[in-house]
Amino acid sequence: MAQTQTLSKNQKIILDIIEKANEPLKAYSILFSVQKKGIKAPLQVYRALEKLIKLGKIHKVESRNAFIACKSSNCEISKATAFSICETCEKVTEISDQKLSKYLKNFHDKTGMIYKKYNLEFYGLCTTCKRN
Amino acid sequence: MAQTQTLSKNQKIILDIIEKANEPLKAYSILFSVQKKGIKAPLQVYRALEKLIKLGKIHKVESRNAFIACKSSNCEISKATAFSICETCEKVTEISDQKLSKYLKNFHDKTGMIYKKYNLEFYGLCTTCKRN
DNA sequence: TAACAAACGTTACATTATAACACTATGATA
DNA sequence: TATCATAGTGTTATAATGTAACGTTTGTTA
Repeated sequence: MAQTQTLSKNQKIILDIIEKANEPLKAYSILFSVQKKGIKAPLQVYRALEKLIKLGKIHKVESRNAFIACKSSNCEISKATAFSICETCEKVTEISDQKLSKYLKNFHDKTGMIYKKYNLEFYGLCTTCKRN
Repeated sequence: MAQTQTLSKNQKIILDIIEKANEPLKAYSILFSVQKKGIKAPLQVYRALEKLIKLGKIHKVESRNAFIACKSSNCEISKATAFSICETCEKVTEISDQKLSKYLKNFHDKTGMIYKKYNLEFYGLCTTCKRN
């Protein structure tokens, strides 16, 4: 049985903030909001982020340099991520689509390269911004 | 007939360097190598990069903060990009796979969001590194 | 309890990217 | 040909993002 990984103090604090946010957070905005809890330096934030990513608790939205909580409950380790990003309001949503992820996991290029992970980001207009 | 966009002096210099490199280049390494040609400031580089991206001449590899020349000759405007990235040697290759791009262009999520662009990055082991 | 790994705290620094301002070149058009 | 709009240039300064290096502390396990 897979042991539920216990998080350290800093990791808990930072995961908590990211989970409560309904938008991706930037590292330095996280830093700012945890300074009252004794986390003073960027490295403390980045180290926790790195661990949380490895555990699949959060993902990095590469094109935005921002961090978002993982929504798919059983995402123990993060190897396959897909997001939709509204270019107007910057809303980011994790896409969980079985067909899409199956398609991408099975994708192989012509060179024979072994794929271990992927990250897909769609950019466009969300339904709210579409109307305006 | 689509007029071939004429590039400005700085844009030509920077595109030239990126095209001749067989790897993605970082903005500041570009800056360093064009300083003898009179381009002294980061902004001069970033402005040219921005324009070249808009024209589809180059792409940004988001997870690496690096820039690579577009290989698909008819890529006038860059809306759909896919790369494979070797996590060992950092070799980056643009993937041009008709089926993949067709699949992704036609992909729609449940929310009804309009997708204008996407960027897909696969991470893994290239054939060379696989052997070692 | 010794040994090890993981996490912590801190200072300093490296890297990546943009703001703001003034100026120049170019082509369209009235 | 004046003048207008647009794109590009050059410069200084600074913002934002991310790491190196060091030593200490904490927790696990043999």
